[in-house]
Amino acid sequence: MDTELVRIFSKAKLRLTTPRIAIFNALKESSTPLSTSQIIRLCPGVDKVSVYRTIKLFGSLNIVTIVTHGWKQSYELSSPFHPHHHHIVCERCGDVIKLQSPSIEALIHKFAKQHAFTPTSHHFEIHGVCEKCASKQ
Amino acid sequence: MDTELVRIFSKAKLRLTTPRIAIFNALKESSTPLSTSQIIRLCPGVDKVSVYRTIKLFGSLNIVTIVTHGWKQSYELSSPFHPHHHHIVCERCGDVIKLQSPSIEALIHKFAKQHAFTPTSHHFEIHGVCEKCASKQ
DNA sequence: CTAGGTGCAAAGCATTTGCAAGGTC
DNA sequence: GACCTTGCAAATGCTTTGCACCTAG
Repeated sequence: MDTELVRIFSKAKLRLTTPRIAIFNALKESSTPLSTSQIIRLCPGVDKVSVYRTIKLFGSLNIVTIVTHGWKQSYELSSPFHPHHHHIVCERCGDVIKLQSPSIEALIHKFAKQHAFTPTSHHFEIHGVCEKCASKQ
Repeated sequence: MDTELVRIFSKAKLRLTTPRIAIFNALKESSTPLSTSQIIRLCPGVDKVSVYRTIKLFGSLNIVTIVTHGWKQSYELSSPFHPHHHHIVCERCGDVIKLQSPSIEALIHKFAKQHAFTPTSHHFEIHGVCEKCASKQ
């Protein structure tokens, strides 16, 4: 059991139930972000409705973040559980390359300062064609 | 009538019809990105179904791009029609600050080169609390 | 024990599909 | 005039809500 997760839940005075743990594990064990329908498929013991409710809850507790995959959205564990990173997504094969770069984070602080803005989160994603797909054609 | 739009449509051998023009104008006249339901409301003469079909078409023609607003998605005209930029979004009041910065574009090229990736588009967005809302509280 | 959480059913939206009628080039 | 597009209807799918029962703390 993830101690960080236990901490967040006890601090928020919320209950760490079987469905919530199952959804957390599904996200943890996945190497790519998951959509709601994928989570529903991966947690057969959990009701659809609980998946929606849990994802929303996880979002407000900053346990998951939203990832935009072209026209669809999906979810993945956020920084305490999964090192902070961004995505490079191939439009042809759907492959996701993870990207870690302090320069993006530095830019965000610069922009925030310019606009007297207090940042809480950010999204950054590059779409295009990967090396393999480009050479195939 | 936007000549660039005419060019794209005649080049693609597609028809520039009244509904398509109406949806284009709704996007053009809006200062913020629009969701599908907002577009439907703003184009009363156009059928719901045509809005969905047109947005999808505009997407594949690179006339619109997707913007992720927290948990919702919306659409706005892309670079030829609307200068390329990114968004800083306030979580409290929903205000959107537009951001233009060559440094982001430079970073993308650097990352793409590192991963032998051919970029076609990208998303970048900062969420947080704006100056006004921060001082209110 | 006792709130908070869950599952089920059903309502409420959003999106897609099929097809005849209409409008653009 | 040909053929792409549209609008309508209806099917399909996704998400939310209400409520009685259950379970973690």
